Parts: sequence; structure tokens; C-alpha cells
Amino acid sequence: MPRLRDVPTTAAPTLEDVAARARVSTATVSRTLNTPSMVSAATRERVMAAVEALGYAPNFGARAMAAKRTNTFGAIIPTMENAIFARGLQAFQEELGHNGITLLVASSSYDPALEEEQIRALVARGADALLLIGHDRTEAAYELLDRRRIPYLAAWVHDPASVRLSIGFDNRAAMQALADKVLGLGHRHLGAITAPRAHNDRARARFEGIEAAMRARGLDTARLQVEEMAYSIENGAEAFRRLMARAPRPTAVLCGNDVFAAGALMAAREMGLSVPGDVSVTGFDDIELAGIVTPALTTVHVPHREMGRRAAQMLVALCAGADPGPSVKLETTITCRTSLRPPPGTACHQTFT
Amino acid sequence: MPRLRDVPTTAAPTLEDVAARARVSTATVSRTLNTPSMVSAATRERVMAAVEALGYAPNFGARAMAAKRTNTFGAIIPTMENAIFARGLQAFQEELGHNGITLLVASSSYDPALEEEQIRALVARGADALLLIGHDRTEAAYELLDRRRIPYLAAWVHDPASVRLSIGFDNRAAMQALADKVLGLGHRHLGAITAPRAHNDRARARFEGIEAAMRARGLDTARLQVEEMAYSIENGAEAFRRLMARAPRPTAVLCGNDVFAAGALMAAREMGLSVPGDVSVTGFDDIELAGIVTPALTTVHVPHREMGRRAAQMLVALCAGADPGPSVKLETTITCRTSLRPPPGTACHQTFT
DNA sequence: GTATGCAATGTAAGCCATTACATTCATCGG
DNA sequence: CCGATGAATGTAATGGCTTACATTGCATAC
Repeated sequence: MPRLRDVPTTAAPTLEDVAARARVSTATVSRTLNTPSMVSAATRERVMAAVEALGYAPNFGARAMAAKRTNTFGAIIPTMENAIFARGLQAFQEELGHNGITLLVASSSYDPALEEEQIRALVARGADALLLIGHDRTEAAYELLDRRRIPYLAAWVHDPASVRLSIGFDNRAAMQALADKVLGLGHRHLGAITAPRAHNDRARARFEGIEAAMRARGLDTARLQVEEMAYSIENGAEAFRRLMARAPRPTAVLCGNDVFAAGALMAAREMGLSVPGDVSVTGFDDIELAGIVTPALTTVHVPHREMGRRAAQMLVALCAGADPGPSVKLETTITCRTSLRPPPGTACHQTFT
Repeated sequence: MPRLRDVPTTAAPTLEDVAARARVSTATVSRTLNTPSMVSAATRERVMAAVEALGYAPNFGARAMAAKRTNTFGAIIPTMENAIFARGLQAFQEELGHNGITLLVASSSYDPALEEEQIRALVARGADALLLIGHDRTEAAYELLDRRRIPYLAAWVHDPASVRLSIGFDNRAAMQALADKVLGLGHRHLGAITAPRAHNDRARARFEGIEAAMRARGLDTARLQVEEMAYSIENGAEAFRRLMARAPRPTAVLCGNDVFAAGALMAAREMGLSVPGDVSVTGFDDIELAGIVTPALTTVHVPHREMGRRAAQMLVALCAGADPGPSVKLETTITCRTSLRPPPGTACHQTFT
């Protein structure tokens, strides 16, 4: 049986160890590491050699305590279980990386109390700034952030009514545009699958977008069949089944996101329903999944990467005391794939792209 | 235009502030928070009231420095871009939560140098223990961990040849079983899509599993067509296209994971190839995606949640100085869906479940 | 040659919580 | 009624780093 090499245990080397080895003061070592320009080239070399030899890595806690900043940002997203926030967050992280900033991520499970707790935890950990999703959170959370003057930014939303700095898109208008397209194809019996709207402004706005589209065409929003469930593929499937059991049966189901829509497609297949032959399905977000499922989803495309990148830039500016500029509104587009078509029984020559 | 409420800015309250307000010493406050049983009920109440009133949260850095532990574990996974590690990590995190431990996650992009850097960063941040994926990493990384006596655990692998503690499954045997099933159906021209094997023992083992299955049936492994690319849907599609251009064209493509397989299915559809009519495709991991794509993937099911949960238990034990037990080998199974069938031209009455 | 300024480096005061050790005080046995 | 005991609390050292301020030494200007 193989044996582990014996490695001598060593306490973590400290600044002092490095200083002793390089025969300088701890201040010089610190400067070499943080503001190299303040140190002569010869000294710098000697210090770096010592750092190298000792495998020195600064103790984070000590550094944070002394410097009062950590070069760490935090992000709290509702969930990591699906890819909805993955791409945006990836871009956010990359951009932070270019600025020498580390990202700490936490998830709140769409629960305001948990989000507040996570905010507290990240602040205690010394996060210099926070990226949050949407505007819906507890009063206490806002108070904490404002009291401590922690810069923060709400992403994934653009709500003209809010004073808080944000970067995102108009969820309501985006969904309204999609719903209008659906109605334009002749659909009159719509179903909607939405996430719980209580603490989720994005879900609320998207849902209102559907209602707005209907009202704009003089349709009674009471005709809209609704299922409200937590985001998940399985729930999307379940909600779809329920909608198909309603009377009148919807000819188009608008899903609050692509994950729901993927579940709906699965359920449709199981029920022997053809999409888009018997019923149309739309998504929202245009995550990778949307292009993979069969039929590929017609959905709202969101510029996730740009949102993440620019969010990072704004927060960095904010932290530096610079002007981050006003809230940013990004444009969404509708990505037309194959899951949306006119309702059954519509003349074939009708255009529907 | 709405205006922000004016919130009085306050520096973060410290232990001393709390102590002053509760008219006790800082030691008593600390004890109230960490070992409440050592404090009288009356004092405890007074202290907690002060904590509440001030919105006090202990400064993480200071605590880490004084206590020499952080109740924080770290995990470094190769990627967050797809769901491969999501479920296992979720379970890991949940189990840690039950033990009052916070999880910090970093990703290495399958790059050993970056992983080493991340390890260093997490250690500097005071991680009490680390969860790592696989056994392939730099000598320096191992040395660092051993020197500092940071408990760590390799997950997603079970390699009998390694001394290092691990929890996972036998990637080689699992893939061999699947490949054997494919060969058993009559396929003789196999294609493989693998992740870069250089620094990835899981990818290597899975690939060797295919070769082993072929050898066990007396087949020449030279007949195996290989494409090696980084994990991604698009790369899976590209690799599949290339394999289909080879002669002889494979009748079954074994993918290193479900993400590749999803890409392969997409490419097949674009090329007008029927799966599994013209060509079979298999995955690995059985992530949610596997059941969603059309056709649904035949793949290797991995007990991700159990792996995550037990990994947490082992690391917690290790940290407590208790015996974590030996390395754990988990069993995988083959999940049969519809993407695998005998090669075209095979008699129809043949069983292939 | 002296005054001046500046670059390079050193000294030491914090930052905030934990905890070993010291102190206080009430209770109990004898 | 005294000393011993132990629960409750306080005192102060400690940890590793940054940075304001102090010092040094050299080049430049006059």
C-alpha cells in the first residue's frame, strides 16, 4: 500500500517571517506586496524571493482588519440550481477578476429572510460591495446596507420607479412584447406559469406584462389561466399538466422562464401533445437549455453577459468613490425558435415568424 | 422622483460597543455569543438585547484571527458553467449547514495552476477544510495542504491506487460497464468524446473504461475514434460532427458526460441524423439535462447527492479530529433511456433494454 | 558647504474578537 | 463563623497586517 510522503508541518509563515528573511521591516514587505512602486527594485527582488521561498500568503482576516477593505465583492443570487444566473455571474466574476477582485457567491433560495442573513454574512466577511438580484427585499436588509454604506447594485431588473441603482431590463415590457406576439398569432386562450410573485419583482413584472398585452388588445385578463409554483423543471411539468386540464384549454402557455418551459415540453411529450402543433410554449431568459430542448424554445433573450460585465464595472466605480452613472436599462429581444406557432386550426398560409 | 430615506451612517458596531451597552466586559459578550451556557440567564438577556439593538455582527476577520478557525469550508470545483457539480455541491452545502458551517466555492476551469491559486486563496481566507475534485493536482498544492495540515477530501473519484482520502465512484469501471453494454448491442464502430485527459483523472479513467471494455471483448482499441475537447455543449456538437465525418463512421458515440451528449444530439439533429436510429449516443453523470433532451439520454447515473452529503460528514469528522473512516466507494448504475439502441441493420426482435 | 527635498525604509499604533488567567462573591460544610 | 469551592465575570495578551508618521540618507540647488 502506498504511503504519504512526510511533509514537515509548518505554521503559516507571516509577514514577519518574510521580513526577517529579506532583512527588511514588515512595512516594506507589505508595501512590496501592495504598492510595489514605493519600493526600490533591489529590495523588491529580495522580498519577493523570500515570499517565494516561504510560500507566504497573506492572512486574509488580518489584512481585512487592518486595511478595512478586502478586494472581495459578494453576490447573492436566488438559486444556483439552474443556469439562470450562471452566465451573468460568470461575466461578473471575470470582469471583477480583471480588477483584482474576488467574488463570493451565496444563494437565498428566493427567501427574503435568508437573503438578509446572507447579506449579513457577506458583510461580516468584509465584502466591499454586493450584487443583488431585483429590488424585493426586507427593510432590514436595506437598512443594514445603507447604515454600513456598503455599495450595492440590483441586477436583472430595470424599474423606472425605483431610486436604487440597478442594471437590467424591463421584465414587464419584455414579457409584454412576447405575449403580444403570441396574441398576434391568434392565440386567445393563454396559460401562464409563474414563480411565486410575493417576494419576486421579476416574476411579478413578467406576469403583469402578459396582462398588459391582453388589455392592450381589449382582452379580459380573467381569461388568463395561471399556475404559480417555484421554479423547477418538475414544477413546470406539473403546472403544464394542470393548465391542460383547465377549460377552456390554453393554446399557448407562457412560462416565467426557460426552466419552466423545459418542464412544460416534457409534460407535453408525456401527454402525447405536440408542441407547437397542439399547444405553443414560450420561455424567458434564453439560457443554453432553450436551444437544446425539442422543440427549441421561442423565448426572451436577455444579454446576460453584458449585464454581468457592466454590473461589475458599476460596482467597481462605486467602490472607488467614482460616479457609476445612472441605472442602466438593457434591451431584450425575442428569439424565435420553433415552440411557438399559431393555434391549431389557423389557416396555414398565415405568417408566423 | 423618489428619494432615498436618510439613514444615519454608523461604523460597524464592535464587541466593545455591545459590551458598553450591556454594561459587561467584552469577554462576557463573546461568551454569550459562543458559549451561552457559561453566562447567567439575566446577563445573557441583557447582552442579546444590546446585540439586537445595535445590529451587531461579529467581524469575521477578527474572529478568524483570534479563534484560529472559521467554521468555513471551501470547495473548488472545475466549473460552475454547467450542472455537473451542482447537485453534489448543493447536498454538500446543506449538510455543512446542519453543522453550522459555511461553504465558500471557487472554480478552477480545469486548470491545475488556477486550482492551486484557489486553494491558496481559500486557505488564506481561513477555510478549515477543503473539498476538491479528483486527484490530479500540482505537487505544490498537495504540499501546501499537508504543510498547513488542512483537512481535505477528493470527491467524484475512487481510485484504489491513491492514498489520499476520497469519496466517489470508479469512473473507469462505470464507463466500462456502459461501453460493454453498447458493445453487447452489437456496435463495433465506436466514437468517444472526451474532455482533455492531461490533468483530469476522471476523464482519463472514463476513457480507459471504454478501451478496457473493447479489450475484454477482444477488439482492437485502435478502432475507437476519439475526439478530445473541453466540456461544453458546442464542443460536443463539434466533436460529433467530426466523428461522423470519419471512416468508418461510428454507430455509437460515447460521451464523457451528459453535456457533450446533449451537444452531440443537437449536431445530429442539424445533420438530419436520427438518434438512436442512425447512431446511438450515451452520456455520463445523469444530470437533469439527460432526461430533458430528445431523445432522452442513456447514461451513467451517479449518486451525486449522497456523495455530497457524505463528503460533508467525512470532512466534519476530520476537522473534529475524529476518524472519518476510509475512502468511500459509491456505486453507479446505468440509466437506460432512449438514446441507445443496436446499430442500424440489426434484426428488430433483438432485445436491447 | 549647507539647506532643501524626496525617495526609501523603519517604528509602532491600531483593527476586533477570543481566551488563559485573575478576580469576585455567594454558598456550603464543618 | 471560616475557609473551600465554584459559578460568573473581568483583565489583558494575542493574532497578522496596514499605514500614519518618523527617520535616514542622498542628490540637488544655491
